[in-house]
Amino acid sequence: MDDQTRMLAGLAGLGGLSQGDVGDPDSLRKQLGQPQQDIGDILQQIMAITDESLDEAQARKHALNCHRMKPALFSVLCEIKEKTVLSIRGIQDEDPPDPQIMRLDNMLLAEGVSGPEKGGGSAAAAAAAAAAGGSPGADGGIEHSDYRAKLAQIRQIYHSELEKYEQACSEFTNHVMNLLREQSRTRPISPKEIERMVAIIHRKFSSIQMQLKQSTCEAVMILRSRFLDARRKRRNFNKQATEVLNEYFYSHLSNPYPSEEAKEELAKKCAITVSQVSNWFGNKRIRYKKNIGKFQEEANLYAVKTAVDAASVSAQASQANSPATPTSGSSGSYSLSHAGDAAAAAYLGLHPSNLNGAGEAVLNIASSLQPQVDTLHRATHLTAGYEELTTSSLYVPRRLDPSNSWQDNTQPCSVTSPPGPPGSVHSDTSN
DNA sequence: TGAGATGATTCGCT
DNA sequence: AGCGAATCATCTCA
Repeated sequence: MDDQTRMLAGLAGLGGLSQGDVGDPDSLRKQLGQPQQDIGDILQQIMAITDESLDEAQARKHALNCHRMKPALFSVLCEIKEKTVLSIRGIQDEDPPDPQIMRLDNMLLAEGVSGPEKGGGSAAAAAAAAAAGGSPGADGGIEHSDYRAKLAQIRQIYHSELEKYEQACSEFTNHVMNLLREQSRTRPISPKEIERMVAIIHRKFSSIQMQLKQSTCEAVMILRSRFLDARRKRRNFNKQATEVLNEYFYSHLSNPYPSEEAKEELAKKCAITVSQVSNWFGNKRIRYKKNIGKFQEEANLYAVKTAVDAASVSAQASQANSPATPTSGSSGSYSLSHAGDAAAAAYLGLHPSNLNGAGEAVLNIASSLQPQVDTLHRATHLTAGYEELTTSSLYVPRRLDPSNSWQDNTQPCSVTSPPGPPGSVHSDTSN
């Protein structure tokens, strides 16, 4: 074996070159103009070198590095590798971006998982609500905030994992680059080859990233479907909540349109969302108007209930020696109009012409309450609070006109100010 | 199991 | 944006 062949084998062995690195040894030999040599021979040479002790190997390595033919061979090898790398790069660079990754990226961006922080993906949550057909003016209810919280959690996990992958990728790339730089002393490694290696590493890591993105998308999809399912599900409000809502409705029968503040208060009392309160009143108004007769009994019962409350308020006010100021302590709150309106509704609803299944018991209760109700009425009219009551943002008087629609009514509402003597008054519930 | 009750959604209007 | 009206979907109860 001549020096050049031995050196070639030595370089390949020491540098860890594979066929993939430098191409086919036969073609290499042809390019170097070397005679055909048995591959077994080369392998034997390699084995002989690896069998040597470290000192011997170092000495041999040194000898090879100092060989007069080394620079020439090195440059030839570099040239061959350059061509190989370029041809591979040429193919790879033309690869279009993976459409699946693009799809995943777009989706994560749309869902608010990737991209800039948008309040924990509130935009996506709103979009989800819209996609689910959320009622106009959805107020960010329980489900909405739940969705946002869960999405934020997914976002956090996604970013933390992504950061880990990027860090690992960067560390590994640096490690490989250092290794290659180190090896470039003993074997031909061009900068382009290093670039290629880096690209390979990045591709490997991006495939891991794709899996992460895919998993994240799946998680978001599952979350969204659960969120939508939850919206579809319906639970009846508990008895107490229904009572509170009905009390308000029947005590404001002349104007069952709670203001935003009143809705919020009701929502808080009933442990439901403002949207649900709006829905409830919307449904109630429609259903009440459609079948007033059916709701008469319910109206009577709630009227009595609220009248009792109102009377007790009145009694307390009397006891406090301030009968002319029944609004004290509740100014601005819906209970202000609640008291007066309820008292009026009580005796309006209990007029014998309006009585049905409620029975005489209700009438008796009403009769016993009548003096207190009348007192309350007078008080309501006498107090300066009356102005506030009827013009308050919480109370925009309307009435249910003959065409079955509540109309704006700037005059004091008929319920709080009955036009006729008791017993011959008009009643909202009689429509 | 079916009818009625009820909360939610959708659509058009103002 | 808020509302009425119609409708859907689910729950409740006999």
